[in-house]
Amino acid sequence: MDKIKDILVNKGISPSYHRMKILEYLVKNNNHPTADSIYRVLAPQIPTLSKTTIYNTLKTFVSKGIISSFAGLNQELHYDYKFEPHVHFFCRKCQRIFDLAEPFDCFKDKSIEGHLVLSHQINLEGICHNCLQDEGE
Amino acid sequence: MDKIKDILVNKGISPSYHRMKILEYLVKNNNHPTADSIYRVLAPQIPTLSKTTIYNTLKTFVSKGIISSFAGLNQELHYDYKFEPHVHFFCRKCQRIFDLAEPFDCFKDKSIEGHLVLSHQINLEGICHNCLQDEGE
DNA sequence: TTACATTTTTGTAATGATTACAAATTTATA
DNA sequence: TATAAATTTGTAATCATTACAAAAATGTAA
Ligand SMILES: [Mn+2]
Ligand SMILES: [Mn+2]
Ligand SMILES: [Zn+2]
Ligand SMILES: [Zn+2]
Repeated sequence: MDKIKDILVNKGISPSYHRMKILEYLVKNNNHPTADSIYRVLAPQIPTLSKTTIYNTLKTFVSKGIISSFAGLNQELHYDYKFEPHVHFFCRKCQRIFDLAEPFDCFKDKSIEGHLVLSHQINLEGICHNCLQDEGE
Repeated sequence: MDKIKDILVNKGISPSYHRMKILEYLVKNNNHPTADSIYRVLAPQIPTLSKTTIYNTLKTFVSKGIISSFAGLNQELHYDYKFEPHVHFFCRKCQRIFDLAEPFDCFKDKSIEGHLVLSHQINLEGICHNCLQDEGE
């Protein structure tokens, strides 16, 4: 994908093969992966891939503002290519993380009680609709 | 403090000395401590105190609903005695965590897009008012 | 009080995610 | 090609947290 390469070049990151594959995974799969879950998917395809490369690459992407990261229920870092601020829902049963389309502008104003707000994160926790159905049976 | 003891007894936790001291610290200091920061304060006063006891105790308190916990910027768990849902502000400079009095009822409704919402967490990130002043000099 | 069971606490070792670091490999450049 | 720079790898270290078994404290019955 040339779109992937462009994203990297535009941010001043040279588009190595590994970096492109990792970013491609993030762009195509909106599943809030961890470093380890990316590794489990990509390692079979790229036999020489090292987990350190994944950590390094993700850190670079975050610092350049290509992706964002957040702590999951288990203190493991999850990564997200989607950049519009959006709400995350954590399911306590299946541990999956859902994006909510919920429109959200409570913090449009960027200064609250004297603090300068640069970013925000809204996390909901509960039982997802799939797990609710399973319970019903 | 007898108030501390009552909190424990009401939740079915026997009020041992260590548990009371740890809960007292949480109730009196609204500073979102970590297990380690509690240890650094209490260990000098209670020479035999073990860090494992702190971890065990905090875990018990969370599971019994006496305190809540959340991941900080550095993936370390912070603990909070305050129970009304409230907004947290993380300062990127001084790493401190502030409670915001911001009234907040966007998620009063407990079912969103089919998911059952049991709890929520709003985290803001930026530069706190103290650090903003320091920058101004 | 003593003897025994239960609870609490301790200390050390294990775990698991992440990072540091130096060597090896690849890529770019002259 | 030769050399320098960038990238990747593999291993070891770090750090928060947990597991676990022994030690200490507490409760209870005789
Ligand atoms: Mn998302
Ligand atoms: Mn708080
Ligand atoms: Zn679920
Ligand atoms: Zn600050």
